[in-house]
Amino acid sequence: MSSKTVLIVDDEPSIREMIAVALEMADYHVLEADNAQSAPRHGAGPQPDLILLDWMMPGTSGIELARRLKREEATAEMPIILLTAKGEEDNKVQGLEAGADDYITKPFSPRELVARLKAVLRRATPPGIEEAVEVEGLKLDPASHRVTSHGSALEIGPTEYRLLQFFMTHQERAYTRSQLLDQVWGGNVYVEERTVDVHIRRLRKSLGETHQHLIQTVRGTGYRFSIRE
Amino acid sequence: MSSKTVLIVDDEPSIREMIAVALEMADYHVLEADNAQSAPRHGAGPQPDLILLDWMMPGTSGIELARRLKREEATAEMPIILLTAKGEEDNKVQGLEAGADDYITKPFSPRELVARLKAVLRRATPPGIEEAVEVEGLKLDPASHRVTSHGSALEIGPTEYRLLQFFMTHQERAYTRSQLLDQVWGGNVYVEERTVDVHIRRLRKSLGETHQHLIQTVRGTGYRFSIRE
DNA sequence: GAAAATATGACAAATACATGACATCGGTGT
DNA sequence: ACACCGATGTCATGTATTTGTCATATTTTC
Repeated sequence: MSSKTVLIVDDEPSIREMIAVALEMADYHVLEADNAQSAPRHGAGPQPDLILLDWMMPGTSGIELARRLKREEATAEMPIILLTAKGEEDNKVQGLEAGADDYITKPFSPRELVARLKAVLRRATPPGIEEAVEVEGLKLDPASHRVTSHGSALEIGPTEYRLLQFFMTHQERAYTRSQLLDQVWGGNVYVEERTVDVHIRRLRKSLGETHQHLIQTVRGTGYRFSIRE
Repeated sequence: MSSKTVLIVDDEPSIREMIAVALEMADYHVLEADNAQSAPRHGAGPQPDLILLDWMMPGTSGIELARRLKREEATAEMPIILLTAKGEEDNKVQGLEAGADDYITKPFSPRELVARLKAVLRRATPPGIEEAVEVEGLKLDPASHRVTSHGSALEIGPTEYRLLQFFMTHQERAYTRSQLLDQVWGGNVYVEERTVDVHIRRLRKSLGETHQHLIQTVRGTGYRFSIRE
């Protein structure tokens, strides 16, 4: 699961810190800004996937910043959650009109924060609809998350599934173990290259005699998925 | 999923606009009317599947319109959600008596609106459009709101019913816990993902040995309803 | 045949899921 | 107002699967 980046904009360092801790525990990457001025200055750095904005801040208020962000092309699509103190609830409509995607009233529990954040992100990132791939009666269907051989289901583990999916969408091409680790496991995990061999073996076993030949060893290099030879 | 049409009746253009945007993002088709007079004028155009009605409007008030709609044959079956300002909560009973199906207090989040709208549509979709689904002797009939196994009724809770209904109308497809929460619980509730596991278990228990196998675990992903394997 | 590379079987630790128990909440009847 | 009830969400614990690594076999290359 790729961890998302959240930008917190709040003038109170203690609040920021509290939120940051909660989010980091939930495995989010956190950026902080203490006011509206410094907030949008992220041309170079990593772009956040979501912005947590305090309503009440000196200088440009949260709601103004929200409007500004929604107007700008680059940030218009970025989900915004507004934080407001209790009793300011009437601002809710105003805030949502300004383009905020959700609205949390202080005080809130870290749990609630994380839950709503997750929900907003979920909506903002619609899962891509992927097509099924089929080769010589071997079919991998992302929708049902299933692999079938001429209609009958195959027993296959999660990692082997991802491996096969990668291969079927990148046929006729040799990949080194290192490349496979990057593509299938994800770039920032450390595992032995030999581990790839083991999963290749498990994948071949799952595919059975019928389809084994599709997973080919490229000696001295790595592996390849190919219908030829 | 066929997109539904929602008619918004409110005298405030800004409110209408806000709601319209929220609904369109949620993939609904939107019609607008600014008062009770123009509202019923839909003899020709597309019929809405649901009406969002502001309580307070000049001229004919929302509640009066609601009553009128409920009296008329053509619109009697149409679900109505009333929008009311905060503090008018006492009107709730009155509103529901007038035939409204739900009741939302301003201010509300788009998420909340969409969720309740979805809930109302789910529950109030005119009988006849929702067909019973049957799979291997397991039958779910929305009309009678009943689940039967080869004719004999099964004991099943509300949440499990909705879960099963979703699954039976979306077979052969893997869903993450997150997606199930969105689809079955509604986007505006914040519950633990693990909670899905518990309801899956309850559903399986209700289904009994005979049909348990239909609810399949997809390791590392979520769950799936499938007649195969 | 020796060296290098890959295949394979076995394991222990890490993960993910299943299950039972429990607290809470809204609704009902007393 | 009160106790009761079913429905729900959460947690702690039990169980099963998955995963990365090794040690050891087997194959390929020269």
